[in-house]
Amino acid sequence: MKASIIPRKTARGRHTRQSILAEAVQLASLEGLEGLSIGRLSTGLNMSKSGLLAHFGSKEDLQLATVDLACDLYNTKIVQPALQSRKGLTRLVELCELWLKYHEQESLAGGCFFLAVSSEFDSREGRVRKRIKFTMSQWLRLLQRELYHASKAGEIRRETDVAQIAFELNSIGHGANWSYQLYADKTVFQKARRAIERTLQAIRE
Amino acid sequence: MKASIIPRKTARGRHTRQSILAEAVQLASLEGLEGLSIGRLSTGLNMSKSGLLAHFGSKEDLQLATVDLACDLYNTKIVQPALQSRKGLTRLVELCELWLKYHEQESLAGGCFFLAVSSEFDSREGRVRKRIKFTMSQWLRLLQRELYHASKAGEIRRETDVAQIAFELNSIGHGANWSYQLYADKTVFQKARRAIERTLQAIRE
DNA sequence: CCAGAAATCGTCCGATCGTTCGATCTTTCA
DNA sequence: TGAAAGATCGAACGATCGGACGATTTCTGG
Repeated sequence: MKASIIPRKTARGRHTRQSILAEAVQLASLEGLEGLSIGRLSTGLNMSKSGLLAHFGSKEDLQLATVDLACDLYNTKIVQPALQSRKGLTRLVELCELWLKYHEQESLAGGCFFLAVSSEFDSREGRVRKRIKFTMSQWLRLLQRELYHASKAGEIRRETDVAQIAFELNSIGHGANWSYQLYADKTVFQKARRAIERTLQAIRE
Repeated sequence: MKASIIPRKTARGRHTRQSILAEAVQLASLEGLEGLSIGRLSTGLNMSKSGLLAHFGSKEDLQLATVDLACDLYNTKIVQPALQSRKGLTRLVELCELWLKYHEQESLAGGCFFLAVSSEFDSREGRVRKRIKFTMSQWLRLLQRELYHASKAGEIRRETDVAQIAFELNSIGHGANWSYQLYADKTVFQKARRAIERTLQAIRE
C-alpha cells in the first residue's frame, strides 16, 4: 500500500540504488519482473532484504524503477546513437540494426528486456503494465515517425502504411528475440536482417 | 522428486483430470505455467489442492500435461483442419489463417498458449522447457515442410530459403499475438494477414 | 568530535507456495 | 452386500514470498 518514492540523498545511496537496478534489469530479462524476488536479488547483491527494499518502498516501485532504468539503457544504447543518423530511412535502418547488435552480443542475459516483460504483463493490470505499454508505444511511434519522414522525403512510396510497416519490423524483432532465446541460434540475427531488408525493399520508391 | 505418472483409472477420474487441464490451459495462457498455482487452480475448480495434485503427482507433471493438452488443442483446431487442404502453398496459407482465426476469436483468454509459455520458459531448464521447445520445433518444421512442397511444385521460387520464410511467418504470429494482448487492437490480425500475403507474394513464382 | 541524518541490518509477521499423509467419501464388483 | 479400489479431502509441513519496524552502523556537517 505504501506508494511513496524513497529518494536516496547521498552518493553512496544513489550508487547502491543503481547497482540494485542494474542487477534487477539483468534478472528481469531472465526471469521476468515478477520472478525477480527481493530475497534472491538482495542475497545476490550481498545485502539484506530490508536494506534493499528501503531504496524503493515496495516491490511494485522496484519494478517501476527497473523498467525506467531499462528504458534509459535502451535510449542510451540504441535510440540516442540512432538519432545521430539522418532522419528517415537511414535512421530507421540504424534503429533496427542497433537493436539487433545490442542483443546479438548478449548485453542482456535473457534477451530483450521489454519483449520479456511486456509478454509477462500483457494479462495483468496496474502501474507496471501501464508503464511498459507506454514505453513500447514510444518505440513503435519512433519507428512510425521515421517511416513518415522517409515517406515525406520520397525515400519510400508515399502511400506506404507506416503502421503496417512498423508492425512488421517490430514483429521481426519479436521473432529474432524468441528464436535466439529458445534455440540459442545465432543465425536468426542474419535472418532478421534479411527480413528487414526485404520489408523495406518492398516499399522503396 | 516424485516423477511417476498417476493414471486415472475410471471415467470419473479421467473427466476430472480433463476438466483440470482445460482450465489449466486457459490459466496458463494468461498467467504462465509458473503463475498457474495449484491453490488457485483448485479453488477455481471447487476442489482441494491435494485432490487436484493426486491427478498429476507434482506441479511439473501438471505443467507437462498442460502443455500436452494445449498441443492436442492446436492439433485439433489448426493443424488437422489444415491438413485437409492441398499440400504446399494452399496448406501453408490455411495454417496461418487458422492460427489467426483461432486467436482472433479469443479462444484462449491470454492469447497463444505456446508463445506465452515459450517466452516464459526460454530462460529455464528442465523437462517443461524441453517439451515446449520440441512442440515449437514441430510447428516450425510443419511450416517449412509446406514451403518445401510449394517449392517442389513450382508454386514458389525454387531457390527460396524455407527456413527464412518460416522465420518470417512465425515472427508475424509473434507480432500479432503481442500487439493484441498488450493493446487489444483487433486490427493487428488484418495487419498480420497483409504481412503474410506480402511475404508469400515476394517468393511466388 | 559529536550529533543528527542516511543507510543498512536483523527479526518478525501473515500469506501463499508445493507437497505429504492419513482419513473419508464414492464406486465397482465378486 | 461388503470389501477392495479409486477419488477426494483436510490438515499440516517447511520454504519462500512481500512487507513492517526498531536497532545499528556509517556518513556528514557544524
